Amino acid sequence: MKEIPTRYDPHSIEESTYAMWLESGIFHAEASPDGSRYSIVIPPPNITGVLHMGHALNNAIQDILIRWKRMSGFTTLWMPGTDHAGIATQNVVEKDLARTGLKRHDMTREEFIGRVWEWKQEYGSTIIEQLKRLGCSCDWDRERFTMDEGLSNAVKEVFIRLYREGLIYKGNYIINWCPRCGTALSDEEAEHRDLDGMIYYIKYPVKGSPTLSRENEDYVVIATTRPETMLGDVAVAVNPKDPRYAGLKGKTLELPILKRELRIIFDESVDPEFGTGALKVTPAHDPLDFELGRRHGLPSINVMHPDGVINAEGGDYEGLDRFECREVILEDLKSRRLFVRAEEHVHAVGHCYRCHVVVEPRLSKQWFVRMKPLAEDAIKVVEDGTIKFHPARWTKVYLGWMYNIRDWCISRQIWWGHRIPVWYCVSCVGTRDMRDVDVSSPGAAGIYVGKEPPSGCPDCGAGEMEQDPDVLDTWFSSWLWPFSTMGWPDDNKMLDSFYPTDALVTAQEIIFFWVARMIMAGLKFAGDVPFNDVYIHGTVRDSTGTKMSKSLGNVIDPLEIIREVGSDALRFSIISITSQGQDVFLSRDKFDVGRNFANKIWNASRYVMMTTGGCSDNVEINVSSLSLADRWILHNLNLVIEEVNRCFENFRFNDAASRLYDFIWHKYCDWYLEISKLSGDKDNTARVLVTVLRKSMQLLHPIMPFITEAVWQMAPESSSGLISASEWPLKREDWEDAASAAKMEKLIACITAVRNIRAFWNVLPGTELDVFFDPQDENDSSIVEDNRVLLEKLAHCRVREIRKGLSRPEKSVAALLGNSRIFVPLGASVDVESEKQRVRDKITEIERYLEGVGRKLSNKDFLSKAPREVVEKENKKLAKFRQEADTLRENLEALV
RNA sequence: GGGCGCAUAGCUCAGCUGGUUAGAGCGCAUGCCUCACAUGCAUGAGGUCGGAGGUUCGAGUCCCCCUGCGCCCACCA
Repeated sequence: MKEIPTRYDPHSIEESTYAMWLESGIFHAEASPDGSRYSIVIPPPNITGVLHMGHALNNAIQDILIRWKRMSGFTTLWMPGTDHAGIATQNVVEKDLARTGLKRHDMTREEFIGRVWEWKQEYGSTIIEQLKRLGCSCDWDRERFTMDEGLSNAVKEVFIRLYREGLIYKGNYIINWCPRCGTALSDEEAEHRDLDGMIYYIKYPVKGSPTLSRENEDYVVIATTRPETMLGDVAVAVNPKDPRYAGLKGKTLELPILKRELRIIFDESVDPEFGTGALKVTPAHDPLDFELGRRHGLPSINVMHPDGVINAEGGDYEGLDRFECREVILEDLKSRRLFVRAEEHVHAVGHCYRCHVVVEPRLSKQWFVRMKPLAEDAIKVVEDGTIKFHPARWTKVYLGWMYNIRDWCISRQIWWGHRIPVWYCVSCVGTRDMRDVDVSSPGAAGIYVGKEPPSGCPDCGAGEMEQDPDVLDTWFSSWLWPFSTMGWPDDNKMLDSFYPTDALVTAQEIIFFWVARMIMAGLKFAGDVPFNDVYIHGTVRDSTGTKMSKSLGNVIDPLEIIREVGSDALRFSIISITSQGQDVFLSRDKFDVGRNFANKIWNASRYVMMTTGGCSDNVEINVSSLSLADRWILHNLNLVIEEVNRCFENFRFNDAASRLYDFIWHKYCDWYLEISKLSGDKDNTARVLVTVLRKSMQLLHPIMPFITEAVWQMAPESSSGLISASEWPLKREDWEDAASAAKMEKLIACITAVRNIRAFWNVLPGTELDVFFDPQDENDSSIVEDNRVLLEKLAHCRVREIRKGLSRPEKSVAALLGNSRIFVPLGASVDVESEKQRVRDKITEIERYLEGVGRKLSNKDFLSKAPREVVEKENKKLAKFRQEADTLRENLEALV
């Protein structure tokens, strides 16, 4: 027998257990195209990240699936990794540099990238190490990073293929621009938040009008939320049907301050109801205005530098920050009496999802992916059920986005990332501003697209080629993750074995960023869907419902929780409070459940090992010689095995957790363990104790891997292997024994009834009660007779007589067990008067039920339409209530 | 402006295809340091399921409307 510590110490156990797993190599999956296999890919956390509760939940779920499938005999692959998080990482490293007084542009691009790699080397695997603390059984031999050679190669391959197919293009459009990060963002990366802003009404004078006296004759009032963009105004648009502005035909306006002449354009898209019905048109700073400008042949005037500071187009305002400029312009307008009024106005404003600065719509040349053609198949596979979302409601969200998909801006004006594999010939394109090169015109010369730098210009033969300075959106590598991590396009051995993967487990906020795009890329490049099931779990929020985030300071650090209660307790707790895709409201005390449960398991296991000497569970149990309690617990074990399997299959992890909790704690520990102490057949009892414990540990292992492994290792024959590599328990026909289980339930009810009487009548704890049992039939009679000792010990009583129809003893109270009755004489120890009312109340309550059931049973429709078993149940219920009420009345009489 | 989710014991939440006296954890009450566990044991008191209507023999569970909270999407300046 091994020495088992009295106190459960999660830390040392978890640490040594994980080391043992790593050493055993069970997490590693060899590629083999044959046999049943199960694979999932981790949603790669980014290298700047630290483990938060969302990760903990996400990875706990994945680990459950993988461990369950591994034990079920599948070859399992769980491929871990990280993504390079272009903008986020660059921001972090720049901040780091700033501490030494350096800026990114103080060094060369190569030097800076070198710094980022250094940073990655040092800090980039923090989160990976934390996943190990959580117990994740990833195949660490196959860890991937989006900037690895293989993945980078896949990125280039995909870019080139899409470019050649015309699905990637470069164009001049309004994109979301983050002035702080200095880069374009995709639509998804601009988070829209409602802000309480202002809308300003401003007079634009009609050119040539001497005064500002008459509205719509001498001046027009426009409404805007961003007055600073008026510096880029080139027109004012009104609806052609708007009578207020009909008289303005043929006239022009004068832009205040800058005195620029503005055309008045008439366009159906202008809503006469909004503001004044007159819209200032700023094609370089607003997507709608950009379209208007195109339709009406207007120029675009960009008035801002990339960092949001007004440029030379802004005249006197040059050098002002955009928001500063807004205030100054408003002041100037007021002093010129051109300011009409300001109103409070709530509107959605885009924010950079990395730095939360207000995004500026900005006209610029960027690379885009044409998404419509890619979306077609991605729509089909979800509509036809090849890919299923769990819960199903996300299907609609996904499809809605797919139907209205817009082109994806993939170029970023940063340094850290996959550089766009396009080179330009300096002499052919005639500029050194490579970002500005127009590649869209057919047959444009001096453009080379390929994986490696060209030796010279393919068109003019000259040597000087310069690469496009931009890098690709990080998601342009993430969307390839399921197959790029498996060697695509060069080595397809892994793909053959493990692609498509089976399940993707992720959070709701990442459906568009990642899930949808992976489906498109998988179909386009790997020839199949990347996974079949998408399980969307809830968002982890704090107890007030706010999303947990570091900046809000409302996080509960999973690592701290692990330090306090252990990883198993963390996992069990968070799993058991997360029902199917519902958001999780977390508070510290939630983790007590897991901590207490782990403690309970530890102590029960310790006890079992101590009393059984860790007897072998390899010895077959001879079912025919088992006691009632043995049969009952084995029968229940069968039930749990079935249910846990069903729960895991349907992504109902919380149900599995609570089912196991109930079985282990309330059935095994509370009843079976206690009964085992009274057993006369030590051999059989020991076998059942150990068997049920070990099977329970196996069932629980996917949720609480560490403690279950530790318990498994307590047994002397643990040399047979790891629980992680053990065979998943199956239901056993020879353990099926519903009849015995029902008998045991009756005995339990009997014990509970006597205990209840003791507590209800305030019998002193030391008092041994006398029990008289009036059984309804042979069956009940034998249950009590055969298990007399259990009843006496567990209810602290003495069974005096078992006889059908025995007469009620003097001064006794009764309890019911179906139609059997238990009498307990209480003698003088009962305070009769004070208990009468309680009995009367109980009778009233039961009579109310009786009334309801009676009404139901006299309803003809019910009798004719309800299924027979339901009617039978109701009849039984009626009989039971009647009996109970009668017995209570008897009790009451006895009291009187 | 669309779409979605949630409102069930004091608190936090389960409740799958409508059918036993609606469950759990925490908290609370009473009694126990019983030789695995006080991170424990035993017993118990608490909800008629946000509001109105409908379908049905029967609804927390399906349909409609209303109220409150939350989230997502959307180029109304």
